[in-house]
Amino acid sequence: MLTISQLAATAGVTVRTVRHYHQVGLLPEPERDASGYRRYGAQAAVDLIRIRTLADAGVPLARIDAVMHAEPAEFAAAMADIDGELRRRIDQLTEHRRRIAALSGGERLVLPAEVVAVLDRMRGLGVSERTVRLERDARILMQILDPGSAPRWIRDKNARFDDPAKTRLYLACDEVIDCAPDDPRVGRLIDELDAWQIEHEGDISQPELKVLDSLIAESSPAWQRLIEVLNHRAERRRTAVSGTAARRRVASFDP
Amino acid sequence: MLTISQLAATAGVTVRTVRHYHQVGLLPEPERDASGYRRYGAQAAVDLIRIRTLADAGVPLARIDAVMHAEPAEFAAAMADIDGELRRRIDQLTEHRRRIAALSGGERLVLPAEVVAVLDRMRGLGVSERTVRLERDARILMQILDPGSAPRWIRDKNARFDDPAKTRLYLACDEVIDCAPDDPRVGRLIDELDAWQIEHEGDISQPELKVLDSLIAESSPAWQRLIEVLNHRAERRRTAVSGTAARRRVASFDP
DNA sequence: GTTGACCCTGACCGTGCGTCAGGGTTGAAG
DNA sequence: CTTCAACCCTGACGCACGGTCAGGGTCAAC
Repeated sequence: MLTISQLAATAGVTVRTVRHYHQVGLLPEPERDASGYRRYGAQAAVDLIRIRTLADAGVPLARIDAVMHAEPAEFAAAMADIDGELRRRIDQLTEHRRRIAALSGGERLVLPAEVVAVLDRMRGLGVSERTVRLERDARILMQILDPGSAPRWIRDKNARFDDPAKTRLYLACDEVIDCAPDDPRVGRLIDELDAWQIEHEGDISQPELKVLDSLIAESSPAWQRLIEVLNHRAERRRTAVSGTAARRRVASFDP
Repeated sequence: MLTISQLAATAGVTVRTVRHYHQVGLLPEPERDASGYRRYGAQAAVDLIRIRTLADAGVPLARIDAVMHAEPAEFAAAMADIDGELRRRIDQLTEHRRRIAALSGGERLVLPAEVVAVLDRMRGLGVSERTVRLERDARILMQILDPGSAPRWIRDKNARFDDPAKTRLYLACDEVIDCAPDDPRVGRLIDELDAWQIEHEGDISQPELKVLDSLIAESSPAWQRLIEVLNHRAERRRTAVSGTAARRRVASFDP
């Protein structure tokens, strides 16, 4: 007769594993001796080895019992099924590896290389890291909300930074990021931007902008005021012309 | 502001997943509104998307926080590490598939094809399925206890079944498997076997036989008696000659 | 008698959520 | 004003396969 540790050693598993198989009913509980110890016969060793043979091949414990007592035909079917599952799992892990490999650099984490290049250009122009991060996060969001928007964004950004006047405005915005909303510099900047916006009315006004406005507002109270005032003025200009159809931007993303 | 289901939809995950990330501290808990609902800003959406990007690439949740805030150098190291883990896992599953493929037929489950061939020969000779199973289980055990023993077993078995007299004895043993131990047929068989054994004294007597004896005894009381009596007689013959050195077989495997 | 090696049961841990239970909130429709 | 669907909340169990205590008996040898 074998003790549990002898049995376990015979099959090359741990004592815990044997007890686990008892618990899930895979291996029947043997007789106990006078002191309550489990005592195993040779048949138990055979059973355990057969169980391990299947388990080592990746058969889930829950299916081992059925598989062991199956007729050859269903046995083969079960094996094919399990093999299919293993293959799917491998494919999935392979896909994971592919993605891991693609995630080499930092911002490359989520964004295509061309977008990262623009962000780096901004850094080179002296834009604060904080604002660069904000632009990055905005891109991350837009990639989800409107995956086709990247090329246009890249074009627009590059065009802006090719133009010294616009670049100056952008950097000015960057500088007031930490100002209080009522700082006079913010007021002056609003006027400048408003003048610029009048020239470019209608360029961009998709509903997704709501989320971006929100993102910007979250990161700087000064910018929040800036956006609010600009939207308000723009709306007044629009209602003065069309009457309706323009309530959206302002009511947009408020709590 | 976004509700939890809107946030989840934005990132393409379930509500449960978002709450799980809160629970494990991967995503900070947002503010609550008057009725206790979570309210998310756009930054949360960005964070969640970044988390999912890593999770979808197979980065364990427990490591995502560290990976996201790592410097490029450690980031690369972590990724390499994770990739190695994925590769190991894939190798393991591939090994599982290999074994699954090897487990085509029933008894092939554990035994080499040559052994299965002998078992099939026994079936062809009219040996009961029960005895064939017993032989199979004995082989399974021996494969663990003495992996090199298969060729000899195959040779011995085939030699036995090539000899009609020995085959007859074997089949006779098979027939009494379900007899009571005191059945007269068992007694007669014992005499026959004893006579045969005298001719072949010393052929086999390794210690591993203990386990096999035990396996046999477990499966049939008649065989148990058969083995006991034969061992007893053999021992008497041996002590009559050598005096000591033979207590082993009998005391062997009793509880 | 004491020491070290075994044995017992019971229970928690980790992975990444799915799912159920039991109960509040909201917003639109009747 | 009620009702109904569709949300929201917390808390807890489940899964696969054991690892790893905790707390306490037993056996064999010295």
